[in-house]
Amino acid sequence: MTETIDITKSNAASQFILYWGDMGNQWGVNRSVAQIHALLYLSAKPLNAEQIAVALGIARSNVSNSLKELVSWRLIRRVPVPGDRREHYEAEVDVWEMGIRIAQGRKEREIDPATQALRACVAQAETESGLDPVALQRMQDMQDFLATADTWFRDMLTVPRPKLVMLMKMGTKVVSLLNFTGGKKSG
Amino acid sequence: MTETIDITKSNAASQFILYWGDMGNQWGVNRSVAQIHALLYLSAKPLNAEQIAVALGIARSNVSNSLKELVSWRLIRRVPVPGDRREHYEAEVDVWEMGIRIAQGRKEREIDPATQALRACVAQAETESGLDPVALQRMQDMQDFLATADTWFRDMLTVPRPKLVMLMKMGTKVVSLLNFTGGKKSG
DNA sequence: CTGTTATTTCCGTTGTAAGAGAAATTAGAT
DNA sequence: ATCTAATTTCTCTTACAACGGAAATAACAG
Repeated sequence: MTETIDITKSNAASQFILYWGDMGNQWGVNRSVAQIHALLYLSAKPLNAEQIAVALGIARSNVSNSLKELVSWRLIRRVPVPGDRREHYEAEVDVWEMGIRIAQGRKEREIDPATQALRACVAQAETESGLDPVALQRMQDMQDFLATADTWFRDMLTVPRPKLVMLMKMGTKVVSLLNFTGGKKSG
Repeated sequence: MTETIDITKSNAASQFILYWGDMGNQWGVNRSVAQIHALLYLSAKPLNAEQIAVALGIARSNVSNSLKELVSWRLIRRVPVPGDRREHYEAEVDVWEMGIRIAQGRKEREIDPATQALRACVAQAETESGLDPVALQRMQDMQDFLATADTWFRDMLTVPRPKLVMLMKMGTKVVSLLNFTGGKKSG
């Protein structure tokens, strides 16, 4: 049996897992899910469900469900370990990739349904005579905004990671550069 | 008494409020808060707590607390109505401003505490000898990422709204332009 | 100062989601 | 094919957050 360093033995690591779990709570993902994610993120090698359950002291079934959710967010993936029948899991360790996947997951779960619902509302509103024109206008504004944000987000996903990183690190520089280039292109 | 058009009489409007409330649920804000926000967003004129309670059929105390939360998010504001003793509230109606405030609120509530907690963890981890170096590295990566994201976000907040809108509407164009301008930057 | 109305705080009830453990199902070995 | 081990599904309990209503406080008019 291979000797894995048990990271839950470390204070810092268990603190990290605790905090992460707590934070996950705020984020709408439940504690177990966030804790498992933290554990896998810190782990140097893939872990199986049993190991996770033991390490975190949570029920095996809970681990099963949580893993499924993490996979659906694409924050972890199954990896086959040769000579072992059990499923093993490892986390996405590239933090940028991770950030993007969380953003993507949240958008799919939170923004997209809203956009769709709103479309129906506006359609309905346009046929109605009784509705205050101000209200109609506001709904349309909202719809436009969501559409723009959606397009922007899709666009950003197509940008290769290194460029995205560069872009973010530039911060406001981007704006001033574009001012120059796009705005008053006086050589 | 001034005649307000009762928007809750409209199907589209009440649908909107319903959806919005439901969506708020997904977002971690409770239904009442989201519904009140939707109502105020559609309303052409400021409403007082009583009107809101009646329109949505929720308890007066609930309205009070929800309004407080919405104010803390800066999604609505108190407005004095001359000749009326009651507090009135109106929503921020600029969708971009609204989007920014929500993003800001979530960052403050979700990201910032995490960043802080993480700092403590890493500090602890660096003093520890027992910790797997891989784990330490991962914590540091995470910290770097959060720091970068934080700086980027602050930067974006300083950008004047119209420019921000322009920037988003450009989408990937930004990247290609910068490839040209920034990529070959010497010095 | 007192009565009245608006607002907030407190507390009890209810609804919803997390998590544990048992039971059932699936996959793999011999 | 049968036995064993891993995983998932199901159900029950528990914990927490939302909400309503009552009580308390604050703001204002006369």
